[in-house]
Amino acid sequence: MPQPFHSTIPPPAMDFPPPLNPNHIFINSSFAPLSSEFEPSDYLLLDDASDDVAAPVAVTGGSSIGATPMMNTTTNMECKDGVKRKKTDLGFRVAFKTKSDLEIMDDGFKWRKYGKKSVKNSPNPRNYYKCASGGCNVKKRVERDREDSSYVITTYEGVHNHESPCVVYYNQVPLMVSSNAWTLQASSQSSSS
DNA sequence: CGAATTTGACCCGCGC
DNA sequence: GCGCGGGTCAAATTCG
Repeated sequence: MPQPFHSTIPPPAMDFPPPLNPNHIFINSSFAPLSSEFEPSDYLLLDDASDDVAAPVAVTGGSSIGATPMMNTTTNMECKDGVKRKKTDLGFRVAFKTKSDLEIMDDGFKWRKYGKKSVKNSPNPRNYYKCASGGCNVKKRVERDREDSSYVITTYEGVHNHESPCVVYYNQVPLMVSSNAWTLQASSQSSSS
């Protein structure tokens, strides 16, 4: 799968994950909710779409997005061979619901797929990705909305400890996102390789 | 040939 | 205690 680098992820040590795709959005503002950007009716809760995620996701006619990061507590968990893991010690978890034909969002980071699972309440499989950058434990889950498969639910978990590989490019391209024109679009590949 | 993806198995938490 | 569902691992396979 190609890894087109073209996005406008803000540079500095991402202290907030939503590396969105992006063409082009980045919800930053110190994690401030987008309530001032969207109509209340544009929100919905992913309370059941992705387990404990309760991040409000803004969905506006077509391809807009938004989200509110959630702090999560840590839960120790021990896996096979006694390897200790943390259930949610990655920091933040943010869910985005995006209207797109494509499931793979080009968010400027390089992801490695490590799992795929069909979920009980959804006819669509859920894909699991890890940030391919060494030492970075950010994960993301991608699945189609079970009620409207034209929407893709992307859940980021954790905080990148490195900059987006597209920062350089970012510096060369004028930001085309106005305060009220957030648009998210999938990478322009029409079909997977 | 190396890297990335696929996919079945395994493990754990939770509800009954 | 058991079964179900979700998340991760890792060997096999595919791709560049």
